[in-house]
Amino acid sequence: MVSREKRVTLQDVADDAGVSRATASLVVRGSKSIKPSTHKKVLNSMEKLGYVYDRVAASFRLQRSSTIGVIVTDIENPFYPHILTHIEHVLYEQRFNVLLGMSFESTEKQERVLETMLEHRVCGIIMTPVASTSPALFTKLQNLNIPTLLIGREVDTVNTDYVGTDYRLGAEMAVRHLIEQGHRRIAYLGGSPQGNTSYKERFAGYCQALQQFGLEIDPALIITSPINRDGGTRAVQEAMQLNNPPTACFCNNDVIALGAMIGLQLQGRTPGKHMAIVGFDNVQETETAKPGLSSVSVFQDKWGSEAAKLLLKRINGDQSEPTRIIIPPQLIIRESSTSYSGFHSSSPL
Amino acid sequence: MVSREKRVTLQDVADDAGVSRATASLVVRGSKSIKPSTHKKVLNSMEKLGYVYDRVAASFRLQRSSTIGVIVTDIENPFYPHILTHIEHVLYEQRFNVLLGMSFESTEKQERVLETMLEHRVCGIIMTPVASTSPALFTKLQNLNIPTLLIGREVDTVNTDYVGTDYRLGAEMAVRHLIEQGHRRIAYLGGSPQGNTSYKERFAGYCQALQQFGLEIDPALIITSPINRDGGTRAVQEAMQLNNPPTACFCNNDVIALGAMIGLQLQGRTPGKHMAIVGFDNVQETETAKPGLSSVSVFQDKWGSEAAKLLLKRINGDQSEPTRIIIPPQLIIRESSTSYSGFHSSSPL
DNA sequence: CTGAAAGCGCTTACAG
DNA sequence: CTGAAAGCGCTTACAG
Repeated sequence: MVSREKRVTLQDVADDAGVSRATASLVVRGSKSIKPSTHKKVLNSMEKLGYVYDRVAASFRLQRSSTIGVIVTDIENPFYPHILTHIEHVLYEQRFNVLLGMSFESTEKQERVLETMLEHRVCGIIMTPVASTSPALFTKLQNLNIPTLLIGREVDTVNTDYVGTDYRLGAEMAVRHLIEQGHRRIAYLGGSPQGNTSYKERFAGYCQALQQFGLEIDPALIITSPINRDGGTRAVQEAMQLNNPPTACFCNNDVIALGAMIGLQLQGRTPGKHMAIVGFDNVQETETAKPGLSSVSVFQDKWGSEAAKLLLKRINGDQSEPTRIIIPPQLIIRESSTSYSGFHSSSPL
Repeated sequence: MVSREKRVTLQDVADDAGVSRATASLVVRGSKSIKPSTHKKVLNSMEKLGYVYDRVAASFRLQRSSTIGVIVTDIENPFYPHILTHIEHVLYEQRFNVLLGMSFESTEKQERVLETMLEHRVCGIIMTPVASTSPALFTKLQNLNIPTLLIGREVDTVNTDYVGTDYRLGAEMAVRHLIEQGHRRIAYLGGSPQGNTSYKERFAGYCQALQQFGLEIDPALIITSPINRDGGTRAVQEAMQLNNPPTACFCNNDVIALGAMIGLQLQGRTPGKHMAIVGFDNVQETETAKPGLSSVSVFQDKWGSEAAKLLLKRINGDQSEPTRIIIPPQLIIRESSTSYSGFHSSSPL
């Protein structure tokens, strides 16, 4: 029924323009060693025949595609779309395309997604590795000579390009802020330590701040969870059921914090007032949240553009030592951490 | 410096296993017309040599890739990540990959992104067309025989598969709700009517609700803007500067509504209390917003999975008439539309 | 069940 | 500045 017309090839264009295929190829890719009159002739034929460049054939010939694989753990965490936008802005200029992968924090899924990307001959990869990612994955990438850049999380013993922030400092600032607000029992909500450097660094910052003020680290206050809203909701509920519950929560990131706010409300508590909260990432939603969510800004927009720029350098042959780009964090204070008034008369303040 | 090893090919695997390339190819793709012992031999060799299937070569040979192009207007609108997750869940099973494009509401960018996708020989496209998308784009896709599915917005005169909601009904429910709350001056904030069917349908619903209650449609209350937070912020500020400002806003979508909340706060107004607000899409953020944002749920998760399933059917040769999948909307009432108390003494209620 | 051969549409040295 | 030729790694009829 449908007319499945044969695709117009460079040969067709060359024939129509009365030149060789090689010449047509040069015109397509904008070589300037072509006579202007020939150039114009070819362009006309392309237009006339409706030629569409066959990037698959070109990739095949060149043994590398013009795609970059980007693997995120959870695109519904607003942290990532923001990064993606900025990655895209940079790649778009160089006519690279994004092959999008989602790992959903599963090592198994991550491996399969990565494998598919290799099959597609992506010429570079930007990824946030899931917790407990095997270093072996990266030897494979190295053997295949595919530049890889990690974003936001590193993998122990793997030495690649990396863009992130000083998580330890960010967490320390956040927790110190809570201590200065009078809090003594401060929980660490969400995430889990297994093989996730960004968790470990944040946790170190959390401990450091407590220790600076001579506060003890209570293991009961370290509550792990999946890194999504639900995880935050359940983590805060768990925290409230403790015999000696915290008065403040430092959350692994904003998604956890926003989930925790919901959890508090479900228990009839008012976030901020009955429980101080600080998040991490400073996603846009912090501003419209109820109450405004204090958070640690990590400037993800810069992560995206820096990551893309660095990866492009690698793709273009830069073989220098792996680079670590660390964007300094900044604490943004909003109502969620400054409006505490305790619950009932049990306020420890 | 770096050892750029030659990639292992199917020929290498075949040689190692002592079979022909054709046989190896059949094994790779899981044909069951191969003797189990041969199958195992080939698998062993693949493993041993570290073979990576060359999808580019295969795509080239087959004259179609295993990628699907997904073009969104703005991935930072949380509406889209949610859809993407569900598209991915379906495609992942069939080993299709997502080539991600972003149009940022620019026809020019959309055209270039689309062109690149054709160059990549995507075997299908799911997209939200930007406003004023030229129907000509789709004749090209049709000629190249690439199944295309529109999501959330249609293009006049273009007859393709479509997944969306009943925008008119959703808007009508939302505006009627505002009227029932006592509002008489209700603005329509954000978006713009040019060539955007989802806007037009929502606007029709808005008008319909007003007319049902015998209320006049005041052009001054129709305030257009770019579809992002900033747009919402500016739109609501514009609304408040009117001689006879609205007491309620129906917003084109949640991103506009959330931006409007910020705009109100910047002017010292409390969203909900000084201005009733209803959004559209019911993104997760509506729940943690201050106040909770009333919105029209459109069940985007279903959009994603339905879209992907339908597209896959087309890719597999289904030539039946274009399908329109319309998921009924549902009004979700929260505090932002039920806590109005007017501003100063000028309350018209 | 397996092998030999053709060919997908490009790009790139290499001649001229 | 342009042309003729080789070849990238697969898959698919076609033989056997």
